[in-house]
Amino acid sequence: MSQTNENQTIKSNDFLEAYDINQYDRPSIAADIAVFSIGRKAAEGADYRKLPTKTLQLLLIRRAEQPFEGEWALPGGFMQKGETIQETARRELKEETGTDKAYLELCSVFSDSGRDPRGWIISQSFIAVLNEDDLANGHLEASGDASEAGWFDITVRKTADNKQEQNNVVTCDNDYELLLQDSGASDKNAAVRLRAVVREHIEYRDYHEIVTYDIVDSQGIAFDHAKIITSAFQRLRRMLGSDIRIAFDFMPERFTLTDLQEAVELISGQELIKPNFRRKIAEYVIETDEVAQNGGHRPPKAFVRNLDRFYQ
Amino acid sequence: MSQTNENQTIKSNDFLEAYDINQYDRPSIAADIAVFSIGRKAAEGADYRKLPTKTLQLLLIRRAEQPFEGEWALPGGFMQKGETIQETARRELKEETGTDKAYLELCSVFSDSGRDPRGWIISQSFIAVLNEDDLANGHLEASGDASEAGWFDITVRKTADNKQEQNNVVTCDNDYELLLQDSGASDKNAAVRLRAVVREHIEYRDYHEIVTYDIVDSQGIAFDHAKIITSAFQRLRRMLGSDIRIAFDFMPERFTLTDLQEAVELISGQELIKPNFRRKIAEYVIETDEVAQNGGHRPPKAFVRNLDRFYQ
DNA sequence: GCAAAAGTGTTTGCCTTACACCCATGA
DNA sequence: TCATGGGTGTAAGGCAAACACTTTTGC
Repeated sequence: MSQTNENQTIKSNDFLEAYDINQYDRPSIAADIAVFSIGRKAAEGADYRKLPTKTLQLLLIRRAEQPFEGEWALPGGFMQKGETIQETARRELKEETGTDKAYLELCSVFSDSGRDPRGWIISQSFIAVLNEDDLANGHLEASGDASEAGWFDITVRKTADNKQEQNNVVTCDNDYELLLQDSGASDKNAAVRLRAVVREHIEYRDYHEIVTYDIVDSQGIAFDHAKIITSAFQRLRRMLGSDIRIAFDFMPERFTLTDLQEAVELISGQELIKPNFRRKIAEYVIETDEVAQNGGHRPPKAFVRNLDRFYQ
Repeated sequence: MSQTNENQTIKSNDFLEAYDINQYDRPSIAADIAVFSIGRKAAEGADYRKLPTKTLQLLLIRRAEQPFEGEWALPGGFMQKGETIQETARRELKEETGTDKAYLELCSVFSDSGRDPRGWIISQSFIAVLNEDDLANGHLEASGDASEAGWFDITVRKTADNKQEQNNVVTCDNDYELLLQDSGASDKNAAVRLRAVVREHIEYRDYHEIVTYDIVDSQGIAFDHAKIITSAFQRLRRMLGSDIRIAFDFMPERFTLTDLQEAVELISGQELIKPNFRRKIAEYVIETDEVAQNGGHRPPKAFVRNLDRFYQ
């Protein structure tokens, strides 16, 4: 486990002894949720004309207990008997964000032995998406074994790209740098800044593809969560590529087309041309009479979803 | 649990008493694998010119033990300590098909309480794809609690389609009929024929989508596997829609473009126009000099994968 | 007036679609 | 010869990319 901090492991030995869940050869199941949303930041220059800058945000919880005390982790918790894993995820999401109105979908499973020093614990990872209404109606709550909750600006960048062919076996190693920057910090310098490098290993052997992820480096992020976060982000990006409708989950009931476009741009990581974007999403939206007032420029119209077209 | 057979439950009471895994509030984890491949069937008329008809096949195992003794189930088994769930799936796949060279990917998770009468058992479902070479090198093996293994022709058809809107909540109920027909049976009338109806429930509430599956009817299919099979098939179809490369996992090292096209048609359920299909996949294949001899018509060229283009 | 953002129109070119046609083979 | 599948070309239409342009606002 490359992400295990040595000091941490020694410090928490007492704790671990009391935590032997391995005697019955059955794992505990946790749901860990990558909660995404979009945050607005007033620009520094504060030109009255300019719109706030936006960022893609991820919710993290500061751990109040061993192991990884003081480090940041995905919100989540253990599955209880009588509920489905989806219900676990929804319960934890509600506990930690105050809302049960988010988009929520299973993402992946992490079951490496040794991924959790407490014992045999399997993580079912989920992707959740909150919009502004969800955020406003709920409120962040640090409950259970968490001491603090906060939104972090998230960026994922491919830093290396290695492709090899040998005996008809193609191997690709892609490194992704994950950066998480405390979003609410008023003082830029004091802001918490987490960094990890996750390696995606693709092997194409006997004409079938096998993909695995490994943590190369992880700073201040608990467990193997750097891996979980990176794979969740990759998946969100891929989802957006094959179906633009996931972008609407970031939007409240009424939204402007510029907001929607910025959401797509933040997730996909590439700028779009406005008229083209508007033609693409035209079928999914209905114009309203309402206009927003947001600065020294022409006020944008508010749009709502065209529910008829969301399902064929 | 609509799919639980009453007689079964009563018959297996003794068995269940010895199987109380619930005393420690930790679930058992199983990997259940939907193994797909393509089968050839000599046409009945046996015109020397005609190519064999092909079908999409799913591997099922006849259960030798309670519960659901005699019914058909997905190949799979329990996760053991020290392995990842992916390793469990690969191990079970190898045990039951004789090959470890298949495409294998996590599909979903089924964790309804009551889904397994033996107790709290969570199923991680996988999709596997075998090609002809994989099939030829391995061989079906009924091991462990299975008495018999067999390929079933699979068809999934939408039989109902219900969309409602009320107070800004859109609800869609889609019924899918799952048909599984014994593929190896020489006598058409004696062939095992399994049928199930699975309802997909989509709810769009508070501007976020929630999808659930329920079994309406299930004949001869063990546990909630009708649900798992249907969702795996749907996912395979969706995967193909967003990335044609999954079709290549059904192909051996050398294949004809007609074989590839038929694979795509079988999964997607719609016919394609040959020249258009060939242009679409042109970048992924390399022509060889080799030609196949397969009947009273122009012999087709063999193609191999263009590994350079499989990864960008 | 001016800068910022809202919003629309047009051209270009590519990619998909549909169809038509020729080729090669074995009995 | 002929039915069957193998294989190619081409015209039409639609969609997406790129760009240019007008509109509306607050200070």
